[in-house]
Amino acid sequence: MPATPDGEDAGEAATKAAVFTAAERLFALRGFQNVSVRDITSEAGVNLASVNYHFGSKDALLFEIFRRRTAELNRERARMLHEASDNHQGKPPVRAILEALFAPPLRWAAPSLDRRISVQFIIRARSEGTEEMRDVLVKDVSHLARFADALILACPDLPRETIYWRLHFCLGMIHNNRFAEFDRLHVLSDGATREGDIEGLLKRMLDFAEAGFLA
Amino acid sequence: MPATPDGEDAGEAATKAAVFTAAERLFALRGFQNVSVRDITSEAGVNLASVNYHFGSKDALLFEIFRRRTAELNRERARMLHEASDNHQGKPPVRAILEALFAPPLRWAAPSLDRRISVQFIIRARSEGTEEMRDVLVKDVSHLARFADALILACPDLPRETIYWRLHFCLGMIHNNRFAEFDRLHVLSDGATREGDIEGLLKRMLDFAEAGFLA
DNA sequence: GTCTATAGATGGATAGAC
DNA sequence: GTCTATCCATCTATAGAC
Repeated sequence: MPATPDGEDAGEAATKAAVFTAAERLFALRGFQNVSVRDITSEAGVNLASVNYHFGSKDALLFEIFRRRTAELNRERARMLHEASDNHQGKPPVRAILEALFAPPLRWAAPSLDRRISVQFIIRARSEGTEEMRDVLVKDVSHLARFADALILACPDLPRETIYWRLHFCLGMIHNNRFAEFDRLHVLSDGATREGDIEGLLKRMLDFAEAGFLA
Repeated sequence: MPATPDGEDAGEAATKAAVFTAAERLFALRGFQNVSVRDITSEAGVNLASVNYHFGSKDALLFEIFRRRTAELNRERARMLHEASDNHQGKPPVRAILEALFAPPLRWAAPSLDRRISVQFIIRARSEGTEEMRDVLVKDVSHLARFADALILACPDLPRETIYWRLHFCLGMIHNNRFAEFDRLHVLSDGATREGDIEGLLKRMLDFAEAGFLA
């Protein structure tokens, strides 16, 4: 097969990509421990040995998906935060900062996008991830630190401790956007809450969190 | 052995209780799928067959822990909501309603209490539970409905849909109080956030959520 | 009721043919 | 690189002795 610019031939790249996509999808829908290597290779239409050949192990595959998706998410958030900073002379207001935090995962979760699978995967990683993933989540907070710094600048009258706690509350709002929780809310509200209206939900979250931050 | 009032002898009750406690603890700390029946019986100091003899299966044991703890939590929340209702002529303000929702799981999470294990167990059940547990979580919302009704009464100017979404946001704040998330926040704030001050945290959560609700 | 031994099933990983 | 066959560890559940 012809070599691609990155040195892998197209066949290899296609197989690896198929495994990656199938694994992310199954992990996001069923949970990490409820998906076997056999499930993944079967869904991807490749042979059983592919996971170990291309990724080394099931856990390494999990970790690679985790690293790629969180990097993409953090990049988009950083981009929006930077843009907000540019638009407000380096001192964006609370709402603009929170929008940079909320919008990327929410917009990815739009019903028509494949990306919604990635969001569910990331949320699951927070509670079901391997030791290695949890280690990264707990210790690699440099990305969040930029948001905390921006919020401190935007709320000069609030103690730093308060800012951190409120940021924690905002993250909780995001992490609760799992399929099962939307379903529960749908039952509770007797259908009044429509998960599909992403921009409406973003506005609701921003209204709530902004008010909480300025309390 | 002498029979106890409930018809079980003391030895049986003690073994069953030891299994229950050990299982809850291990599940809460390591996650449901990362704990084997062998781990549980070993920790409890009983023989391997005890789980199946006393509970039927590993999943049934999980479910029994889940049912007992959620029932206790919901009972305490209902009690506080009822009390708030009595204190405000049947129409408690938002803050009192939210306190009935927040305080029970938070106070149980106090560092010195064994109950903090129960709270972590319940939070884990939301994302890692079995099909049966997820079914209960999604469909049995009668307890939450009472909170929604109280909030609707307390906020006559807000559309019902808005109330439900904001209740969803509040639940997200609670569910994010996992050990790993507290650790992450601790790293991010460089030690400024002290998880141990439960009453302080409760006040912070109420300040944030109340402001969000009245926005 | 308690315990040991084991059945029975499944999963991750790999050797070796092609 | 791909694939099949298989190894080996681990797990839940249970049979049967005491």
